[in-house]
Amino acid sequence: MRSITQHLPRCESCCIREASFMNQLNLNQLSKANAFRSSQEMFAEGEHLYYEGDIAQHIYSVYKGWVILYKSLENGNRQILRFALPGDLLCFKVGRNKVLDHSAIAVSDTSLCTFPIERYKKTVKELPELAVALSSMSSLISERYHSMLTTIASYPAETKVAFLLLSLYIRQCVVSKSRGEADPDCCVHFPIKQEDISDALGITSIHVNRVLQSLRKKGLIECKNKCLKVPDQEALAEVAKIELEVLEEMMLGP
Amino acid sequence: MRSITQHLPRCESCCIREASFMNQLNLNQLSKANAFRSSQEMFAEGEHLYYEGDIAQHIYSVYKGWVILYKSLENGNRQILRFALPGDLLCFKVGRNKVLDHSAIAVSDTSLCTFPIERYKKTVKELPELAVALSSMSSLISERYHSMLTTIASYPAETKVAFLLLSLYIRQCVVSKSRGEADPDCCVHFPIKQEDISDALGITSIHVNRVLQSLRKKGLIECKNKCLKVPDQEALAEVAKIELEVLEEMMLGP
DNA sequence: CGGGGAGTTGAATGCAGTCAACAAATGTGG
DNA sequence: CCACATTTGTTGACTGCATTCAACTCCCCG
Repeated sequence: MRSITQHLPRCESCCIREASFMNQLNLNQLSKANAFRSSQEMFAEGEHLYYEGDIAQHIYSVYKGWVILYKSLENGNRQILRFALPGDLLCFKVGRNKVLDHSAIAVSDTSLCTFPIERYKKTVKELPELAVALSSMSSLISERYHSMLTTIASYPAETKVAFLLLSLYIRQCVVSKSRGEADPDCCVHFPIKQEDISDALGITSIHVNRVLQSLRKKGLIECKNKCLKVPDQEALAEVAKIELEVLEEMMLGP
Repeated sequence: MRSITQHLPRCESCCIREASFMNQLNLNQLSKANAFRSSQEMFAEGEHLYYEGDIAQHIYSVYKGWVILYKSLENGNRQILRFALPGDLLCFKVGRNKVLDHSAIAVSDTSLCTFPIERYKKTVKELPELAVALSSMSSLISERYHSMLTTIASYPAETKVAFLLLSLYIRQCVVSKSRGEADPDCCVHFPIKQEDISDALGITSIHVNRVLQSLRKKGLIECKNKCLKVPDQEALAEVAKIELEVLEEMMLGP
């Protein structure tokens, strides 16, 4: 992990701010919000951000890269709780008990903005909009848990895979677009393995493989070397058992 | 629904405050917090608190009764997202988009304390501890989602049922105790049906039935007329694939 | 006493898991 | 640049947990 504490880029000119918890703040509020941040941290692919049992000290906002949040199971497996993409909030745990219940690992090279938790109460007094902004992001993440829980509990494997792929695809499209990167209608960066999908959905990677092949044969997805293309989002949404508009609303940011 | 706006009981003397988001506030802060609340609302068994698609206007803190939060599925089924017991927080959705993604229904006769969302920002300025308190409760609820997601995605039906029953049992024990009700080592109030368990876990009620019988035969649970008894919590925790201490920490409150 | 909801039981079906072997892609050192 | 090792992805056969459907019982409540 490398860390920068000096000459941080200003939040006002952050290209993924729209997707982050800062998206509701105006310029005046953003300049106050800058003081809340303490550093930027860089993690290499495969490096851990923190481990289950650690004490939360910083709130993280993802600036670059994909992060996996997971819990370790007794049988050696892991359950992925969610994927954090640029704009996402991690480790927002204030209050009495700050022991983290999950680990976080960088799937691709990752940059994070860090905000010390101990500054939270003080900053909120001066900038109550920050409490609204962070709570708003928390609600969004809760709603994502709601739909993930629903999908995992109630639907067959094909629906689960379609839902996960489409969710991540939509979010990565937004990220690519706000970075001015390649045409999002084309392939987008998609750095996860079949095993990650299986760990997220609670099905075996062998079964994920079969489902992916089936989705490819139906022309619903195309994927190769860490890229994903969804030619017809409406069609995939149908398989995912969710209305595309609803999913977009939930994935676009707070 | 009946509503009271006058002569509300003070938060300072609330018997389930320890289990609620107010548990970190001192007496001075609590007197300020009183002004945040607007009313108490009563819902009869089977009555809806709100529906998917409604606009969130109040934050709710459960004072009495059990509430089910659920999403409706296209096939007419529902997915239960969580059970809200006394002390639990509902409908905490601030920020831009206030459209609710789920419905809530009272399982038993229910009383709620309501806090208008539009007062949130103002109250936080005067009482920054409130932002910490509500965020703390939100983190706790997120962690419950984490363990529920893990259980549902990764474990067989027996583990799922054991986990749900034990979680709710532990929470209801705390509630009974703080109300000074009957010996919690004995049966506790447990107002849900087998179908509720099946809707929460994503398995059929027929299978829930078979699992419950198996758990009863093993002497791990006893249940009749809306009461549950767990003679050996450690034993049930083993089946639930979770350490009892961890589960207790998560269920006891923020 | 009768009706309806909740719970119980059995038999047949099917989706996803398991195990084992192999193929392809990726990375590493000589 | 090639040889090798390791990881990731693919395929097939068999097994098993959970679903489905149908019938039935129990119990509460009017």
